[in-house]
Amino acid sequence: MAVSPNSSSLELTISIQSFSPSPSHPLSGDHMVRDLDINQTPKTEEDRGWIMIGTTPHINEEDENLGGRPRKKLRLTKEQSHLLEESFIQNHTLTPKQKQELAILLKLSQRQVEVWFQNRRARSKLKHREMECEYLKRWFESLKEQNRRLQIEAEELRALKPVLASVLSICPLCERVTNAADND
DNA sequence: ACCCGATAAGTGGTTACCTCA
DNA sequence: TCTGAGGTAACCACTTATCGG
Repeated sequence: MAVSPNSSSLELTISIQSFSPSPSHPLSGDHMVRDLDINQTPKTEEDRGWIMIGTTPHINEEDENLGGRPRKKLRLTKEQSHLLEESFIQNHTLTPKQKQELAILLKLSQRQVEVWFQNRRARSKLKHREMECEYLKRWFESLKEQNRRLQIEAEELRALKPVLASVLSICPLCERVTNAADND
């Protein structure tokens, strides 16, 4: 992004990686065949791709909906993150087949791959908005500066008006310079 | 020990498609 | 054949919870 507030004309350029949904996005009308039970909960922690970090968490008796287990946070390995990132660069959304293949490749559940892509899309969108916000702020500042310069220029012209009027023959009605010969 | 940012995962709403009465 | 209801799957926005620095 580049802003040139000092020039008389605005020179603003912005280069943001566009966030465009895949053509296979369901909201774009191209629905895919749903032959996979994406939301099937893996039976074991290994199925879910969980990696326990730190000490074993204690079991909370109040945590009934997790079977008395506290929620565990998966930590993706560098390799997993790298591969997910690579595929995200190629496509911001996955077909069920791609999701399945990626899950197998990364030894994660399809749900986890899906969640990662959802969160990644959200992060991408947030970053995009932050850049847009920054761009608009800079634009606003450049417009303020341009406005300030134009006001100074107008002030100078106003100050010149009586001088010009004394030299030139100016029509008091339309404020146009008239030919002195016409007045005769 | 506490705080905070990053992020995995949960929740609820919306939309599109499919099936079936 | 058309149609409306119900179910399902996928998405997004927002939130919560966890973990590491």
